[in-house]
Amino acid sequence: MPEITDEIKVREEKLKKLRESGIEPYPYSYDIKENISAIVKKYKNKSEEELEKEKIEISTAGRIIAKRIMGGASFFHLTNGKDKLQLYLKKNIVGNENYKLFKSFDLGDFVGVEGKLFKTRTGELTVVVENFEFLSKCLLPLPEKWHGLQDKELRFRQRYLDLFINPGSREIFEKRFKMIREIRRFLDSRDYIEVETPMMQPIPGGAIARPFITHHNALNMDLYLRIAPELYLKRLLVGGFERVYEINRNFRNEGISSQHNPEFTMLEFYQAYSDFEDLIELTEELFQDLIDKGIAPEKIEFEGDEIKLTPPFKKLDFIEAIEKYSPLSKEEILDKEKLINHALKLAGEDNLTPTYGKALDYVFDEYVKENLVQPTFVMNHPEEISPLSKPHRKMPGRTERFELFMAKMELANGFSELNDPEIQLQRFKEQVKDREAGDEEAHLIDYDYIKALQYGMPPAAGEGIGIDRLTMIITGTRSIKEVILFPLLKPKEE
RNA sequence: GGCCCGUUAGCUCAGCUGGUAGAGCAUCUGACUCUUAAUCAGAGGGUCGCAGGUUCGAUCCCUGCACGGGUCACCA
Repeated sequence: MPEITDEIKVREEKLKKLRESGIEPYPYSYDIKENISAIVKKYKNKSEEELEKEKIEISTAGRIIAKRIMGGASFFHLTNGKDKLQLYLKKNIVGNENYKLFKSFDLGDFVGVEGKLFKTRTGELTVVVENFEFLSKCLLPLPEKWHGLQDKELRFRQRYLDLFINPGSREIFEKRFKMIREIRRFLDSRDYIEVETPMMQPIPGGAIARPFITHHNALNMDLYLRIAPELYLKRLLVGGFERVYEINRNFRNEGISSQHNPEFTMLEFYQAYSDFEDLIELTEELFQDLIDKGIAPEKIEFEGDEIKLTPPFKKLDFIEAIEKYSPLSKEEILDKEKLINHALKLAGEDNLTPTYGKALDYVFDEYVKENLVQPTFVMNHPEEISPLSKPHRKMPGRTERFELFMAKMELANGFSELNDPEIQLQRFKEQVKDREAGDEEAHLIDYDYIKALQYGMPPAAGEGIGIDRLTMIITGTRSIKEVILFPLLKPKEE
């Protein structure tokens, strides 16, 4: 509970007075004919004369966000969270008592109003209020109107305030959810169907990450919140779904940063009879589509650079990328022992599990990632870091895999799916060795998944796209907390 | 987890070498019938994040803690 300040006392007192004068401060409904955005959109370009002639009666509702009180007539602004509409209240129209009553309403209160539209001297669309009804009380004082709510901590903890006080914040989320809607439409139009797979899994698979553990009481068993839906979506390929996708949360029990939230939203999709090249093409089509639909811009600013989001994107071989941006030669990268030693020296002995996979990851992140500003597909990853990808048809030891990077972030990861159960089992076993070598994040063997593959999975390609990061890209935002409505924060003791 | 920075009125922020705090908005009272960051006159509002320490005296210096931000590490 907030500390009771004088202002809160005043507001509570006003609430009491409303009740005493027979006004229900929390009524059930109000008949709005149009919301504020609709009214503004429809009538803001009408001239003073047109409005005068047409005598447009409106009925709408919203939250009071500004008061300019004068002797016998006052102005208010009403907002629906997105747009605002000015109200003009005149003593000799609503009557003395009502005028006094309306003046006593606080910033943040909800009211419903009826009246005619007109334009003020300065040309602002305004309602002359004829009737009004109190709709809900705001008991706590609002942030300042001019600077809005600046404190990031308060913005995230009390996102509802951020959303209706700071227009930029609302715009980010509108964009996010429009983007998701368009992605669904894009995939639906390509004969995909959207599915749901378990969030609670007995064996967490499909990615390399530490899981959250939970417990089912009735079955007395531990379960893991999923780190990825991958292995379940591929079971659906076995089951005869040829094109499936899921947009949902993944959970990873790892650090929080400007690019990581413990729960984050992932799009994963799988397409039978296709390979990784097909999905690279599809990914580029998706970006083009988002640009065509006005959801993504053609370019964004990033640390003084300009990132072009229009495909085609650059392509870079994984090993050649390391060779290009690190002091290492190709031979040194491919020599497992040399690379592990190099990575260990770079990271410090205690900070890295000494496996080839970890060393590759480390070296890539260390040397390459920071150079990937423009959209770039990194391709043909080594088998050691791609346990679920199909071996490359032309490059031994490599897989048919790609990752899309931009703005120094990984945005997407896709590959031709490994559907040979024997090789898959072999890869899982190698992961177990990594786990024994100290890599806590290596995959566990999912025998049930192997069994599914033994029934036969069609050739297929699959991809995951980080929705939060994609939102960051299209809105030019640098922190993942800005694109997640309620990012995880530690509770604050009151 | 390491390092750096922040935490002062409801909100946005000042606060000098250490002498127990200010502004704007918001709130309250009064004036004002086209204002729009309305204006004008007045008023109230603070455990200076929390706990210790140094000092005659701490918002200020020191230590610890909490929360947040940045960065590095972990991590796709």
